[in-house]
Amino acid sequence: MGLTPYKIAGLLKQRGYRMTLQRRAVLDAIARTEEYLSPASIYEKVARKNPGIGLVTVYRTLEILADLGLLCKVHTGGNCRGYLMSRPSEHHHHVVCSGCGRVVDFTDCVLDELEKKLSRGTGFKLENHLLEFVGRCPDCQKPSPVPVAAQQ
Amino acid sequence: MGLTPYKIAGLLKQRGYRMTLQRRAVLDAIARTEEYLSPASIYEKVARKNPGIGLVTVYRTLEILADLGLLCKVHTGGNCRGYLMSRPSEHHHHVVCSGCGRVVDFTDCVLDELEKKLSRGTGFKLENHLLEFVGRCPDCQKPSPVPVAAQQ
DNA sequence: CTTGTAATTGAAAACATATTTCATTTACAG
DNA sequence: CTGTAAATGAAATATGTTTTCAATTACAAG
Ligand SMILES: [Zn+2]
Ligand SMILES: [Zn+2]
Ligand SMILES: [Zn+2]
Ligand SMILES: [Zn+2]
Repeated sequence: MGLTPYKIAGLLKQRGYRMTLQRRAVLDAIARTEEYLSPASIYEKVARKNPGIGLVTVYRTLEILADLGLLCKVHTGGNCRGYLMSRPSEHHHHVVCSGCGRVVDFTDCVLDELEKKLSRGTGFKLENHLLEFVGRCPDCQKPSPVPVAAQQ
Repeated sequence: MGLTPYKIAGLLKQRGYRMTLQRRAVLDAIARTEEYLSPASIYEKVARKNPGIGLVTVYRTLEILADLGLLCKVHTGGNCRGYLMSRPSEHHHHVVCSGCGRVVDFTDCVLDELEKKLSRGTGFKLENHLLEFVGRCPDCQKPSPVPVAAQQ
C-alpha cells in the first residue's frame, strides 16, 4: 500500500510545511488517480469541489510535493508536465497510455549494463536516465474506447 | 556522414517546401551543433548573423524539420524543448550533458525484451518509448569546466 | 482556550513562451 | 521575365508559469 494523503500530511509537517485545506484538496485530487495530470487539470479537479482555490496554490503544492520527492513527471504526450504521485518508492519507470493518460509503473529497469557501457564509451559520468513507454491501454484499444479522462 | 544542409535542401524541395535564406540560416545554426538548442537559443544564434530574421520563422522552420523527421527532441534539462538534428537515421537515443548540453547518440537500444514483457504484463499495446541518459561530459567533469554553451 | 507569528493564500500583475493574423516580400515553375 | 503560391516579419493574441503583496490562517506556546 502506497502513501495515503494521511501519511503525506505527516511528511509535510516533518519538513516544516503546514497542512492546509487547499493542500489536502490537491492531494485528494491526485493521490489515487490512475492517470497523469497537468497542473491545469489538477486545478480543475480541485476547483470543482473547492471553488475559490487559486491556480497558484496548485503550482505551489506541486512544487512542494516534488521537493519531498513524492511526484513523478510524465513527459510523453502533451506538454511534458504530467504529474503523478510516486507509487513505488524504489527506482521505477512508467508505461503511459496515449489515449487516456493512464500510467502503470514498473520497477525492472534493465539499463544498468547499457549505462556502464555508454559511460565507458563516451567518457560521460552518467547520473540519471529518463525512460517511458507509450502505448494504448486495454480500454483504449477497444473499438469505441471510453478514456478514463473523458469519464465523469 | 549525416545530412548536410545541402542534402536537406533537397529534402525540403521534394516535399514542396522552398529553400529560403532564413531556413538556410536556421539549418546552418543547428546542423552541426553538438548541443541541443532551445527555440530561443537557435533564434539568438541565427539573428547574430542575420539580424532582421523573425523568431516566428525559427518556430516555423523547426516545425517543418520535425515534420520531415529530421529533428530530435531532448527532454532532459530545461524546458523539454531542446532540439537537435537527427544524426543517425536508425532508431537511436541520446546521452545528454547536464553541464553544456552536448549530446551523444547511441543506437544500441536494449528495450525490445522489456517492451514485450511489459506489453504482456500490462495488456498495453506499446508503440514507442522515450529514453535519455543524463550526466556530465568529459569537459564538464573537469575542475573548471568550460561548457560549450558558454563559449563564444 | 487565547494569542502571536510565521507560513500560506488568492488576486493581480508580470513574465515567458508559443501561435495567429495579415499585409508585404520572395522563390521558383513555366 | 512574369505570375502566383509560399514564406516572411511585425504585431496581436493566446497560453502557461512566476512574482508580488496585503489579507488570512495553521499551529506552537502560554
Ligand atoms: Zn487508455
Ligand atoms: Zn531506470
Ligand atoms: Zn558538458
Ligand atoms: Zn529505443
